[in-house]
This record gives sequence, C-alpha cells and structure tokens, in this order.
Amino acid sequence: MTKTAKKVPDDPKQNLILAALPAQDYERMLPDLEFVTMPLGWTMSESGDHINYLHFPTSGVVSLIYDLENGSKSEVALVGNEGMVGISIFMGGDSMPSSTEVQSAGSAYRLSRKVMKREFALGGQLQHLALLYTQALISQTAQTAVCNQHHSLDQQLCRWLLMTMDRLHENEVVITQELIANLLGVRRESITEAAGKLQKEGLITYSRGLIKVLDRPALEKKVCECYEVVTKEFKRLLPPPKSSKKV
Amino acid sequence: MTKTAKKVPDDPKQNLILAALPAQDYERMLPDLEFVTMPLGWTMSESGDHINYLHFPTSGVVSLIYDLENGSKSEVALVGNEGMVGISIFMGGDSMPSSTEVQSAGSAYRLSRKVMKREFALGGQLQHLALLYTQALISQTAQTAVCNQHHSLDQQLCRWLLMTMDRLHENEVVITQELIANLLGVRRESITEAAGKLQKEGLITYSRGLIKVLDRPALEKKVCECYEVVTKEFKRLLPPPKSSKKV
DNA sequence: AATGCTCCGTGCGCTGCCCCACATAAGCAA
DNA sequence: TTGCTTATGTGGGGCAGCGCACGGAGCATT
Repeated sequence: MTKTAKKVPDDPKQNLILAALPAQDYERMLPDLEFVTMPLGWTMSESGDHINYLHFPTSGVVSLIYDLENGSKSEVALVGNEGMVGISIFMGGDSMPSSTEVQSAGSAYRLSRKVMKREFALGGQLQHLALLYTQALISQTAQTAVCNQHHSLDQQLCRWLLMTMDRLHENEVVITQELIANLLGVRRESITEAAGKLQKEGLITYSRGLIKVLDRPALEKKVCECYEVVTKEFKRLLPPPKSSKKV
Repeated sequence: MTKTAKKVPDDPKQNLILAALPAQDYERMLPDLEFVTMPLGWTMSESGDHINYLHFPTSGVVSLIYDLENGSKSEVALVGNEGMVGISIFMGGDSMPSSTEVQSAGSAYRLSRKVMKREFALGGQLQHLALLYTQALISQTAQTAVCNQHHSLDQQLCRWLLMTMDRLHENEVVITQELIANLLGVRRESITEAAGKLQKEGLITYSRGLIKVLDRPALEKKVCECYEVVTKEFKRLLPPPKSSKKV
C-alpha cells in the first residue's frame, strides 16, 4: 500500500477510519469533512486546550506528548492515517492534558466538534470505530509506559522507527536526533549513540535529519515485544481493509 | 486493618459512577447489578481474556497491569470506587492486553456484557459517564508513562501511596514492599530504601505488610506533579458529588 | 523454645543513562 | 572563499537503580 508522495488533496478514504465507514454514513459526512494540511512542527493543540476539531490524518504522523514541569517530555502515542487526533471531542472532555505535534508533515480531514458529536450520537459505525480506535490508543499508551521503564533505549529507538515507518508508509523519515530524543524523553547524545550502533550494524543510515531504514527485518528482530503487541492489538481491533495488504 | 469480607452488600451508590446516574437510569439498571466481593490478590482478568462483566467497585483498589515477556511488569492505572473495571466491554474490543488484579480487597457491583451494551447503546448519562471516565483513565495511564521515565522512585512511591489512599479512603494499606516493587516495576530493595527514607522522615510507618501514612500533607509536598495532574483531571471530568471534599 | 516462613535491611560491584563541555561535519549564504 | 548555523560525534565524571547475597527481625505453629 505504498503510495507516492502527492501534493494534491488526498482521498479522504486514505484515512482508514473513514475508509471503513458504510457508504451511507460516509456520504453524509463528506460535505462536513474539511481538508487541511499538517505542516511539520505544527502544534495542533497544547495541554488543556479546548479542542474544536477532530482530525482524520490521510498522511503524516502526529505525536501525542506529555510535558513535565521540569521541561522534559515524552511521547505517549503516535497517530497516522490509521486513526484520529482529538478524541476528547467524542469522549466528552473537550480537552486533554497532552499536547499534539505534527512530527512528520502530511494532511488530514477535519470535522467540527458539533458535527462529530452529532455523528457520534447516532450510535452507528462511526461511534463503534471511534471507540475501538480509542481502545487501541489506550493500549499503545500503556505499552509505551511499560516500555519506557523496562527496555533499553536501543530497543525503544527500534520501536519508534518501526511505528513511525508504519504510519508514513515509507522507509525514511525526516527528523533530527535532537527531536527523537525529546520524543523518547532522553538526551540527544543517547540517541546519537543508539542510532550510531544501528548504523554501524547496517540497519539504518542517517545524516543531518534524514533517517533511512535499510534492513527492516533486522530492526524487527532487534525491537522489543512492545512493537508487536501494539501492532497486533491494532489489527485485532481495526482490521485493515481487504484490499490486498502485503504486510 | 484488614476489612473482613462483607456479607452485607454495600450501597451501589458508593460507586461514584453509579451514584451520578439519573434516578431513572439507576432504577432500571438496579435489578441487573450483581454484588460481588473482590478478595485480595484476585486476578480479575489476564491479558487477552474475553471480559464478561463490567465491575463498578464500591470499595477496594484494583490495578491495571501490563506484563512483559521477561517477567517484569508495571501498573499503568489504579481503579477504586471512582471508576470501573472492564471498559473494553463498552469500548468494543471485549479484551485488553492488560491484566487486572485486586490490590486491596473490597467489593463491587457487576453488569453483564449484554446488559452493559444495551445500556450504553441508549446514549444516555451512563454512556457519557463511561466515556468521561475512560478519558480520565487514559490521562492516568499516560501520566504514569511519563512519571516512570522522569521522576525518582521516591516520588513515584509517594504518588502511588497517595493515589492508593485516595481510593481506599483510609490512611493505611495492607501490602508488602515486594508487591509495591512489582507494581512500580522496580526491585524490592529499591522500595525498601525509598520507604525507609519516608519512614525516617516520619511521613509513614510500615511493618510486615502494613503501611500507615502519618503525615499526608508532607507526602503531598514530596510527590511529583503527576499526582496533582491526574487528580485534577479526574475532578474536572467527573466532579465529585456535593459532599465537600478537601482539595 | 524451637522451627519455619514471610518480610525487611544492607553491602558491593555493575551498567545505562545523565549532565557538562567541546570537537567535527554538513549545508547555506554572501 | 569565508563565515554562520544546525546536526552529529566524543569523552569524563556522576548517580540511580539493578542483581546478587546474606543477615536479621516479626509472627505462627508445634
């Protein structure tokens, strides 16, 4: 399902939640879906912000981040075209203590709070998919919590790379070691060291903010179980569409 | 102080979610609410188990735990009478990768999956409260993830004690250092050391599996921000009933 | 009062990541 | 070319928590 990069507005159905909707629901929502681009580095929302839109990414990667008073922070989940950003809209809280940052540029379709609440209240497939996705997101967050505590930075980096590549549908990502360090909640030098090992082993190359994965199977061997647990849970809850997937 | 298992059922409204329901909804659900005791150490569900009941605790504390292949594990959230156990029932996944253990004995009312789905589908206040609680649970999990990574074990222990006391509504808890170590994902000796400090400072005493909090305000000074962030988020999303609670 | 079990205390070397300080390198602009 | 900026490499000292080993203290049963 690797698509070439595009500058024209994406098909809404590149978002897997939208793609999984029954035709009737989809058609009804279509006029309310507004296309937006998500530039690199955009802070979509900060801790406590009142959210006005639910975003369905069609491309790119968004990070859910928790900030601490001492300035350190950690990414607790990644969202790509498999999910949505702004779940507090239908969960009812309207805001969350997390912030949301575009970590890899892309685009999305957004739905206003009003419309989303209306659609959610219908109790149809959208509600069902939204809740399933939310459950998967909880699993991702919890697994991240355990991984942060028990697995080496080397393995965490592998996990992050694989999860990011899965959502970008590419084998490279534009990001500096400094930024990865922020997301994983460690020092930049630690990432330098961990990434250096991977490069030495020939699994990746990187230079000035561009990381390429050369040997994905080897990465999958090196990564901790957390990657597979989360991946499987997403597939269980939100099975990918029939369109011949070669995962 | 071990509570003996009750033969006389608690008032269902000791659970704050049930207490917050409109009279009409509550009355309708009442015949379907089944009282159960939750003995210390009961594994209510293990990773991947198909869940058949949603539990509304009226007392006691339940831990949501993620296990790793290497045998280590971490608690990602605590549930007391403010919440519920088994959210995957209404979220739609029917199971989760986490296990659920009774960490402090108590009791609960349970609702079968069938009934809960029926009630949830009505789209009323129960649905609303369930989703708000779930959002709060997400915040608790995510904050735990960050805390695990960035705060000292001393502070994490304070957080755990305070969160547990809040849910027990007491100032003591029956648990060995060994078990706390498991929940926080560290060695038993590390807990011995951290708890020893707190005891030396006169904040707690402990002996053979009974921990008493002597100076709660001092604990609240020592704890990291994570405690307050989560507490505030719970109060924002699910404000406690009128009976004045201390900040 | 002796045994046995659970729970807690302590010491020691080890490692992964931290903090701090600089040293190179790759791109860009003039 | 020079110079500026951003990105990456390296090295030294420090510390929290790990793994291991064992010592000792409370409590129940006999």
